[in-house]
Amino acid sequence: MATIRDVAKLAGVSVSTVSYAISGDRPVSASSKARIQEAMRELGYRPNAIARSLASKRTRILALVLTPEERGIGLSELALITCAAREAAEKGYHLVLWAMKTHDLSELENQLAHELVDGVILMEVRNADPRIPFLRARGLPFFPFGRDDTAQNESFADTDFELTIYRALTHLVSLGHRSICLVNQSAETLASGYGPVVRAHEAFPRMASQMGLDFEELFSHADPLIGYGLCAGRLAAHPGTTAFLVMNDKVLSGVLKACADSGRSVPGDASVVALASSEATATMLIPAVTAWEMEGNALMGLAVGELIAKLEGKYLEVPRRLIPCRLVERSSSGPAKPFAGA
Amino acid sequence: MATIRDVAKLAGVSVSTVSYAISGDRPVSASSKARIQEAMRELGYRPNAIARSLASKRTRILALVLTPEERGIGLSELALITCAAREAAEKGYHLVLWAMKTHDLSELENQLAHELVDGVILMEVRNADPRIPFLRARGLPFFPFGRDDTAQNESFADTDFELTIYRALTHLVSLGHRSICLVNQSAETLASGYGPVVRAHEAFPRMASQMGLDFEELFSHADPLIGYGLCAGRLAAHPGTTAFLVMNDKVLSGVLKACADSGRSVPGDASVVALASSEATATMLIPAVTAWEMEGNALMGLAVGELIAKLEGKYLEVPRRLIPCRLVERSSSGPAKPFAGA
DNA sequence: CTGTTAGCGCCTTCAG
DNA sequence: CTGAAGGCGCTAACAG
Repeated sequence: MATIRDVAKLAGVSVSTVSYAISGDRPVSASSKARIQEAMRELGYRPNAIARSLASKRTRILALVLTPEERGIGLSELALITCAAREAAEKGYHLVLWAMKTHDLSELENQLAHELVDGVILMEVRNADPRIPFLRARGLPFFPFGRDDTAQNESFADTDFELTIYRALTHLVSLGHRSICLVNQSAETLASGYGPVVRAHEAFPRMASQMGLDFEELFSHADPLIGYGLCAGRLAAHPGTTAFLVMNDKVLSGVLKACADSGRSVPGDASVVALASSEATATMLIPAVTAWEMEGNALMGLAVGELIAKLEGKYLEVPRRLIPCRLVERSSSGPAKPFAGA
Repeated sequence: MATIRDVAKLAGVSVSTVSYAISGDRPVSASSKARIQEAMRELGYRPNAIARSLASKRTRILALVLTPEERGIGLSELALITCAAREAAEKGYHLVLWAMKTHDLSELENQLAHELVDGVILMEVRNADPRIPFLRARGLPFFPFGRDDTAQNESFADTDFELTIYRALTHLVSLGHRSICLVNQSAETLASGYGPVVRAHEAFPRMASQMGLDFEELFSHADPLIGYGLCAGRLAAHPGTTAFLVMNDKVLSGVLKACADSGRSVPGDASVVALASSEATATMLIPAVTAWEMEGNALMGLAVGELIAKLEGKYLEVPRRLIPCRLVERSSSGPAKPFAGA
C-alpha cells in the first residue's frame, strides 16, 4: 500500500501539501494539485484510516447501539440498520454495531473507553433512558432514534405517532367506520415507557372520543392467539365494530382470524389496518394488510446526518424531527358496511 | 484520558513494561505487574484502540458484509447480525457493517482500501460468488457464511440442508405421511444459485423417491397468494397429500390457508412444516408453525470464531462445518390421517 | 526480567 | 502558496 510519502515524492511536493490537497484545508496551487492527483492515481493511493484517525483525533466511525434482548427486534429494525450503514458510508463514515442492554451502562462505558468512535446512535430509546444522561455527562456526541420525554432539550428523530394516529382515524372515518378498536401492545410494554405504545395509548382514546366514535383499546401480548381472543371478544360484545387498528405486528394474523371466524370478510365486513408496521410483515398475510409504515430510511438518514453534522460542527439548532407513517393501502381495508351477522 | 505513559510513570516502570504487562507477550515480574494494575485502576486507563492498531498493524475490527437488496432479508438475518456483534465483542473485536451488492466489487475494494478491518465475514454467499476470488487474490482473511460450491478448499459454516431435509422427511414419515409436497422458492432464485434452494431442490426428490413417497416440488415466488394457489392446486390434484414442507417463509400463510379452504384442518388433516425458518416467523401465524430452525447462533459463532482464529494464527485445518436445523414442534404438524373430504 | 527507542501513516502547527 | 518537523498513543525490536 502506497503511503502519503510515496505520493509526495512522486508528485515532487511535500507530505503536508499532499495532505492539504486531500483535505482542502489549505489552498494548493492548481499545478501541485494536478500532479498530486496524478500521483495518487498512479499509485492507487488511499489514505490509511487508522493513521488518519490517530493524527486527527477523529475516527470517522459511528456506533449503532442496539438492544436486541429487550423487545423482539422486527423487520423494520433490520432495514434501519442497513440504512444506517449506507448513510454513514455515503458520508465517509464507518458504522460499528454494539449490542447491549439499555440499563447496563458499564458495557457502554467499556466500549467508549476504546475511543474508537466519534459518536453514537441510540436505537430503541425509551422514556427515562439511562444512556442519555450518561452520554451527555461523558460529552460524547450522540443522537437518539426515538425520543425520551424526560430528556429536555435533546434532539431526536422519531415517528410522529400522534399525527399518524390522527390520520389513521380520519382515514377510517372517511370510509364510514364509526366503531374502531385499537390493538395496542401489552400493558407491561406500556408501563416500560416504550414510546410508540405510550403515545398510541395517549392519543387514540382522546382523538377517537373527540371524533365521537365508539372505540376501545385492547392490550395484547405478542402472540397471535392472544390477539385473536381479544378481538373475538370485542366482536362478540360489540358486533358493530367495523375496524381494527393494530399496533402490534405479531398479532395481525390473530385479528384477521377473529374477523373471519366471526363470519366477517375482510375487507368486506371489517377493516384491519396495521400501525407503524413494515412492508415485509404486511405482505406476509392473506389478505395483504393495509399499513401505516414507518419512514425508516428518512428517519435514519436524519439521525445519521444530524450526528455527523454535529461532529463536523455544521450543527446549528437542536433538531427535533417527527415524521408520520406513510399509508400503504393493500387488501385488508375498505368502506364500512353494517354487519349483517354471521 | 490517561495514556500508557501516565501509567508507566505512576507505576515507576517503562512504557514497554506496561505494554507487555497488558499483552502478556513478555514475562513481567509479579511486583511490576501489581503496581501497573494498580496504576491502571487509579487512572482508569484503557488502551487507545486506534494507536494500538496503528502500531501493531492489526485493527481488531471485522467487517460484516451484507447484501440487503438482493434477497429480502428476513428475521433470521437480523439475529445473525447481532450475534456476530456479540461474538466479536466477546473476543475483543469490533464489528463494522458494510452494505453492498454482491457483484459490485468496487464498493468492496473502496472499503478495503481504508485498511480499517483485519478480516471480513461474507453473508449470503452463493455459488460462484465473485467476492471470494476477489478477497482471496487480495490476501485479506475472510470467512463465508454459507458456501460456494465452486470455491474449492474454502472454509465455510453453513446449514446442513441435506441432513435437515432427510430428517424432516423422516419425521413426517414416522408420523405416517406418505404424500409430501415441498414448497420451495422461485425458479429464478434457484437459477441464481442460492444455496439453500439449490440444495433442497437436489435433495428432496432424491430422498423422497428413495423413501418411496408420493411427492412433488412446487416453486413459489415470495407471495402468500401464489403459494396459496399452488398448494390449492396440489390438494385438488392429489387429495391424498397430507404434508407440506415449506422452505419459503413468505408463503407459509398461503399454505395454511390452502389447507383450510380445502376443508382440511391443520394439523388434523394436513401438516405444515417450515424449513430453515425462524421462531419469529413461525410464531406469527395461527396455528404456530412447526419449524426446522436454523442454528444461527452456533453458525455465526463458528464463523466469527474461525475468522479470528485465522487472524491470530491459531488456525490449523480448513474448517468446513455443517450444522443441521433444529426441530421445534408447534401446532401445525401431527400424525397423518387419510383425508375424508371436505 | 526491564528500559530505550524507532517507527506505524498522517495531520497540523510553525516558519518561510 | 509550500516545507519541515513534531507529535497522536502504542508496539516491538534491540540492548541490556
